[in-house]
Amino acid sequence: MTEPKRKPGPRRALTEREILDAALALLDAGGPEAASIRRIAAAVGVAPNAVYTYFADKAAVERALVESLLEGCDGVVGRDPEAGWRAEVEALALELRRRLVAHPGAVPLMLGGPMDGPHALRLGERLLDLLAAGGLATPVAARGAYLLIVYVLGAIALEVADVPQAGALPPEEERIAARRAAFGEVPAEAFPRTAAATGVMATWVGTEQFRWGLDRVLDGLVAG
Amino acid sequence: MTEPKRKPGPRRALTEREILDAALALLDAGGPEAASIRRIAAAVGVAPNAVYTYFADKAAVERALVESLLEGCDGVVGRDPEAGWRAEVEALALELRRRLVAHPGAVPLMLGGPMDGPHALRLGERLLDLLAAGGLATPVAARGAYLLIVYVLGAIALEVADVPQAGALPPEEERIAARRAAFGEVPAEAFPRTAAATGVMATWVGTEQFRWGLDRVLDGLVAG
DNA sequence: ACCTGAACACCGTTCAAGT
DNA sequence: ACCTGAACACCGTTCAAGT
Repeated sequence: MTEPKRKPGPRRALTEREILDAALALLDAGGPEAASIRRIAAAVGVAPNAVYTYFADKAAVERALVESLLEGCDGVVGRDPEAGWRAEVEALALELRRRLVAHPGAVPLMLGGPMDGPHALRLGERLLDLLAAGGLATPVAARGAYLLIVYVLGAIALEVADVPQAGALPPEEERIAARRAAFGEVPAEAFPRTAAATGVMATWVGTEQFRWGLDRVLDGLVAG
Repeated sequence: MTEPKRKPGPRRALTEREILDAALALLDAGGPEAASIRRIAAAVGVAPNAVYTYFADKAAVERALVESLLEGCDGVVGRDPEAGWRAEVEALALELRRRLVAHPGAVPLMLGGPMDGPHALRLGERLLDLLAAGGLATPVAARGAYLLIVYVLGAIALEVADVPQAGALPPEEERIAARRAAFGEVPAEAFPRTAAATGVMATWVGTEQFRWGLDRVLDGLVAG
């Protein structure tokens, strides 16, 4: 948890970073089941059990991986001094989405446990800063921040769950084509509204879709 | 997919239902890793590979399990003829939450793949009915339904991810106690707003929390 | 048609041993 | 202190064989 200091010993063949990079590469290439301890170890050139010198167990590797994806997200806040709090919240959400859709295999890991690491806390603190700057009182800001996190992570989870592929998200053209195909497969007699809705959704993908929902949530937050 | 008919043969030792019930019981008792094909088979008293007579692979078992949890959710719609569309949407969302928090282990399965089964479609169709009754035009209703699903599943996913336990969700008292403990662990110097927000959230759990967020989303939907 | 035993190619994790 | 080989108790899935 709290030992960033170097440890003595004969020699460290690896660093935590190398292990996490290998895990992420395997995750991107082959999905969650490809990121096994044994394959990570093989990728960095050690025996499987050598990984346990660096991490207590597989869950610790996954937590560290999630944390490393969160690191520096808040760098997008405060770039434009003209930007209002709402634009800043959107920038933060879009940055998080950008990072996670780049590594779809990591999304289930993020949803799999509590987000209580230092980088997650830092991200939450920035979000609360922005809501406070927007004039929201502490209780509303607290609930609002949670609501925004629910939206952002839920939207990303559904977005990556919708694409069958294991690796990286395909380009938007391909995803639109896939939705058109899904549109054709909805039985319109039994589910007329669903068929119509699928048609509407067919050309509405990715960032645009994400931003629309985020705007509705922010509308509800300032209205409530 | 579409073969509800009986199949001939010497004798069926099991039904799909028995397998799904066993899988759900194992999921509830011991979390996702307890619901292995081998343990499911042992629970229903057959050899591991006998399961493959009923389902193509483990993913098919999981899809069927998710579908079975969705079945009949829409029974809560139309009970109260006085209820407005918004109350009906809330009833539907609360029913889905009730079912999923009763089986936390199934939540990652629901987020793990596209929700395109017949019961999922039926649920989506009911939601679209309600939004149409609320006066939303088809394009807004389509996007709004998706937004609501994002919120509901995201909120449930975060709710079950926050409790470390494998089995059923503990009672609210226990969860409040856990949040108070989490409040004490946030370093207030480095993360003052997070510490304050954690204090706010400490007594605000479960249905009440879920409903507040849902109301904000609905506010944003009718405002936008 | 359905079930079984046996096997294959994997897992995460532990332990004793080497340096 | 760190790494290795070997082992343990598991996985999902396949295949040939039985009825």
